[in-house]
Amino acid sequence: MISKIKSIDINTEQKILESARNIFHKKGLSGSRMQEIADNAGINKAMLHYYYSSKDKLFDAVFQEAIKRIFPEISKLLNEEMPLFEKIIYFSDKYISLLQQNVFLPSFLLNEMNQNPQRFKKSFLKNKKIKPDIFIAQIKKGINDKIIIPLDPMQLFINMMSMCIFPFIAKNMIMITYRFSQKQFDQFIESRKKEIPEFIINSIKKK
Amino acid sequence: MISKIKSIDINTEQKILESARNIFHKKGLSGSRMQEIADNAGINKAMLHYYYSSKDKLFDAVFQEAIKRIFPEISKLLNEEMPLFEKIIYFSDKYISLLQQNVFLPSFLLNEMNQNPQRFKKSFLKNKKIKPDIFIAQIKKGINDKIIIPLDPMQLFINMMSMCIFPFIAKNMIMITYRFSQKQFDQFIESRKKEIPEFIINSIKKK
DNA sequence: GTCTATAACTCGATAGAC
DNA sequence: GTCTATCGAGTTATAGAC
Repeated sequence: MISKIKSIDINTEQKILESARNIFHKKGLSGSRMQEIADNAGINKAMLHYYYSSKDKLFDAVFQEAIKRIFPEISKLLNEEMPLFEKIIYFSDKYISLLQQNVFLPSFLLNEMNQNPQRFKKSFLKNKKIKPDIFIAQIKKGINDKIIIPLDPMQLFINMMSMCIFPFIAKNMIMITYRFSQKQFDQFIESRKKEIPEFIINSIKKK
Repeated sequence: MISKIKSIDINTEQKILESARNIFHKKGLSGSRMQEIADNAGINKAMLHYYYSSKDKLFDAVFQEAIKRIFPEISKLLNEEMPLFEKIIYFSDKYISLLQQNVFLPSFLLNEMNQNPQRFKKSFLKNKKIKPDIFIAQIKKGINDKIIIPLDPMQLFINMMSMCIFPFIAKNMIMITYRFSQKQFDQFIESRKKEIPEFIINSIKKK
């Protein structure tokens, strides 16, 4: 029997996914409309159901893709082979750059994780998402070698993550409170690439 | 003409607001249903429209109340009369305690501010919501008096806010990633009341 | 003030032609 | 694969009795 390759139009599927990404990232699952996703993709609403049988399936594709876009990158950055201080500088710079290219991702992911923890839990159990083990071990070694002061490695890790991510989640509050233009906000984020590691190293470095 | 006092049942209105608060804080505007709010309040759906003409009006009441619950408190804490280091310790403790009593508030407020900046902007223009001026001035004085190292006061302020708020927004991610029970998570939050100010003061204190 | 019933509308999903 | 047309469930909002 000669196998017949199913010729699904890759462009249409890509267009749908890109459109769904745009809408879902901004408005979340419950705030998004299939009609809007279809319009935005330049296709018909029925087509969405042809490629992804339901709204939830389409959302799941976007959600999983978002997880894959962020978590492996965090692991990669944390497991890079370099000295502790250098890594803190490197991580802040690279991680903020990643978020600059995906400004809606933090609130999208964190929000949907809170709405439906199961969705994240499911994919988390399959492959451990964040592996900060090497980074944590590196901090412990720093303490033992008396390069940095004694502290809880997890607290340090959460502090670093907090300072990198928070401004993206609080974007509108910051912009309104400080009367920032978009350009000023961008500069503010940009400057944090250096401010955050400085702030951290000042705190933990043994003198 | 004898004035007739309108006897609106204060209990019903309070019950509605409390129920709406519970649902809206957890699920947001688009994720919440008037039916669920009515059920949760133990009343009829039509009653919601009797007290608050529309879903959006009801949401607005909850949103404005949330703003009033958080922002004046932040201002109050920041404007307390005390030395800089003491204030950083005091703020972290009191602000985290406030969030512990309103665990859904951070994601609720930040998320809805991103969904509809106008709603926040409107109420912000009426009365300036956060007044970190005194705190900022205090930081500048600390730099001049060479008590702390030179730094951008706003960056410091955002760092402090980030570290206090972020764990509440990322609650489920943290719990799943670290396999925390509810109790372990609560202890983690509790310990940050001391960890955060220590971390900050270590960083900025001049030696 | 409170309720039941229902109108009016939105939205996800499907049937069926091409 | 793509479209139009439409169904049917779910949701906000209202009319009207008590």
